[in-house]
Amino acid sequence: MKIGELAQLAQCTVETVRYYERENLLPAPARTQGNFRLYGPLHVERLRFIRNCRALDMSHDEIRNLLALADRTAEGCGAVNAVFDQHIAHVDERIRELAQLKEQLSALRQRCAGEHAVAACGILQGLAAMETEARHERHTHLG
Amino acid sequence: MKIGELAQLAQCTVETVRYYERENLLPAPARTQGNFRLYGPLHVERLRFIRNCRALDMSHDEIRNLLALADRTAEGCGAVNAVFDQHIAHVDERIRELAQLKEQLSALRQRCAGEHAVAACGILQGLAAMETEARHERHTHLG
DNA sequence: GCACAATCTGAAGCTACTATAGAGTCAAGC
DNA sequence: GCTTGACTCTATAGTAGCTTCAGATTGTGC
Repeated sequence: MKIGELAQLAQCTVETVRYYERENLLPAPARTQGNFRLYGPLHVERLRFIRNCRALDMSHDEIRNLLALADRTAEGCGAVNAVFDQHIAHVDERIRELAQLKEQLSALRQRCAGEHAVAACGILQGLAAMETEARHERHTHLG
Repeated sequence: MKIGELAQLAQCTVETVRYYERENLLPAPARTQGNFRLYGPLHVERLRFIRNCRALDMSHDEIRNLLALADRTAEGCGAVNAVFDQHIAHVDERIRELAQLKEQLSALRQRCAGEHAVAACGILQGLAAMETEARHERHTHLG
């Protein structure tokens, strides 16, 4: 099949498919005489795998890692579990961060109930007065 | 004061300060004879405001919006509240997304308890078998 | 033979910075 | 007066994961 059909089967765009090839997530396929990419069922499987990982917000590095581990059929899946556990930890941490953020935002929001002049707006005052703190390092690739 | 001092007062790097100037978040300051940027207390206040907004994960667009609203002192703060509420909605949605993600990940994780061959790994099988779904539109700028 | 869809490559754009190179400025010490 | 070192300047490229675009080719239906 050609790239358009593959993309449709994996629910992504053809640009994304070509991008994954450049990124070495998808192997370069055979070409037709006219230089069109020609894919088979294995490509569909692999691309679906990648898209599913992305739907779980894994990074390309994590996915490349998983794919390499899956290809080394001789070995056990302990390493797979490790990658997975680490990713779950990423998600967990981001959830915690956002929950804390939401508390701060809600607290600020309560400082302005009505419609007064901006000079008196509790939100703006709060934003100006907050204790500026250094940006902490990210322990997750999740935004 | 010069850029280094300003950056320290706002807990960010000098590169970030110059970047904000290019992005029209911070107004271009006066310069010394030697072409060094020269800042006053108003710049400190504004930069702190920006950094606090960023600590709350607001986008530059949201911040530009808030700054413009704060500058129009004649008007009320209804619009400020609107920007703020929308941002809280962003955070809320992202938390919901991640919570759902975590459920999926946990379910997958339970499919592989021990250390077997990768061919039998429930996680990898699950990743291959998941129903590929189209990436839904983002309603939040939060990653 | 011609229109039109699909494909090709390469490059630029997005967000919010960070990092680097190479040049210039300034204050202190000898 | 001269050097050293800290600071600053501009301009450019890199990050992640794509998306968008321009301009050229290929393939298909009539």
